[in-house]
Amino acid sequence: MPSLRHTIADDLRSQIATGSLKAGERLPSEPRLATAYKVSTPTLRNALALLQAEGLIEKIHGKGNFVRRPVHRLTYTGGRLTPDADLHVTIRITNLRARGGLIPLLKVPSRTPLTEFLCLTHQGESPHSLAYIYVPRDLAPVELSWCRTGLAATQETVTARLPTPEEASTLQISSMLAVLAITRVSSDTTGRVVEAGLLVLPGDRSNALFTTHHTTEERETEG
Amino acid sequence: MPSLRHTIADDLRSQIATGSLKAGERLPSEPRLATAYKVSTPTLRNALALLQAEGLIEKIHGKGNFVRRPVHRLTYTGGRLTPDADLHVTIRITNLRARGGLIPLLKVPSRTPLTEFLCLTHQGESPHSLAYIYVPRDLAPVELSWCRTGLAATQETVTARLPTPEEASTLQISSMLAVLAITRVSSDTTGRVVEAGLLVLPGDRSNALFTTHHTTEERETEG
DNA sequence: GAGTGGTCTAGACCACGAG
DNA sequence: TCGTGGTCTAGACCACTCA
Repeated sequence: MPSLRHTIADDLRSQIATGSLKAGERLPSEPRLATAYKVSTPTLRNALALLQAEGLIEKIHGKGNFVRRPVHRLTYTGGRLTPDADLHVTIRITNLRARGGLIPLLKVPSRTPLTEFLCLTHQGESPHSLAYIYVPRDLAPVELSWCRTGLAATQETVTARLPTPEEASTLQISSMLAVLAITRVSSDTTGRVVEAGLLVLPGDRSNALFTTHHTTEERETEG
Repeated sequence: MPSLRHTIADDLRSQIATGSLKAGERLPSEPRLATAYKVSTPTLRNALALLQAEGLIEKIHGKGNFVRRPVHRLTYTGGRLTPDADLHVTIRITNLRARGGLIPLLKVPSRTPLTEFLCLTHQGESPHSLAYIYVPRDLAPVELSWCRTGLAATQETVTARLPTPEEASTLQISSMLAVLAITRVSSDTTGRVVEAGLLVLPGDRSNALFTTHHTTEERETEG
């Protein structure tokens, strides 16, 4: 027995697929849709939440629900953010000292001087990703990993979680929309951690892409 | 102005952190908690949904909400599932022919004979991951990638999305709990796609780990 | 000010688990 | 049978956008 919200989401999804709802078009208001489908507004909003998580629609407070244009997902590529034609990056630099979870992440003693890069990428008007990147301050002149040499390995842990209220408001997404959270640790050839990053990508508009090249040694040990 | 659900979630989270709510313990019923926090039951359930997405509590229909034991996350490692002491795998094998999205994924003509491996891993009693793995049937004897040689590269795309109703019931998770969806394509040294996999990992109990080893050539082109 | 989505309320009814 | 969580209802009130 399928739930009402899935039935409604299926119907709207097929309307988008067939083109009866076109890209960029505004949907009827939530009370109107609720009346049309003969459900309450919370139930209709649950149906829209499913489509939002799939990246098919975008909710804009005070304006309405819109069909997303040819679903353009920002693809995070293991190690660096793919430069995109209309992708803008805003960086805020702060000096601080290692504390809490940063200490094991960067493998540094407590209160080690660090530089924090708060990176916010935009695509057009809307925010697309949020990243906190930490670099030991003695690694000067400080540069982010995607433009530095001497890296040996990058290890990335990916989880799906809900955004903190701060992340939700910064990224202008619903607090019920899951994000991809990526913890990235880059080491140089000596094994020293040269950079740690905490990346937050909205689940409705982001992919993360990882490519593993299997070496001969790996193939032999795998077999 | 923090929302009620976040305030309540923060309070319960600190109770778990300090140990006033112990691992494995059952929380008071949702109506009781709602009364205690002076909110309605839907609001309290929204607060619990936040903790569930963090993997701090587990909801069991008909029994109650429970504090998760030392949060043990299954870690998916790029290319293979980490074998775990108490991890059981159930595999169902089906023969079928390429159609729909499988055709571009495996780069094969329509109706190419394929073998589908439906893998369901359990940890103890509870399901932990779901995977659909496809292999061209002429690659016999069929073996899954983690025990086959000759692989050159594995490419993995990670997204966060809500589960389909079928995935939710198979994995016994809420249909509002985000999952990590991983599309995996493995090629051999000739560039032929030898395996494609669609993996679904519950967001509250799963990580995905990727390690990139930077070769000298990469470092040079990066600089 | 009119219309929109965001949050919350105070219930109802159903499905599941255990005794 | 009883208590639990899962779903849904029919509203209310606030915040935001735009004319």
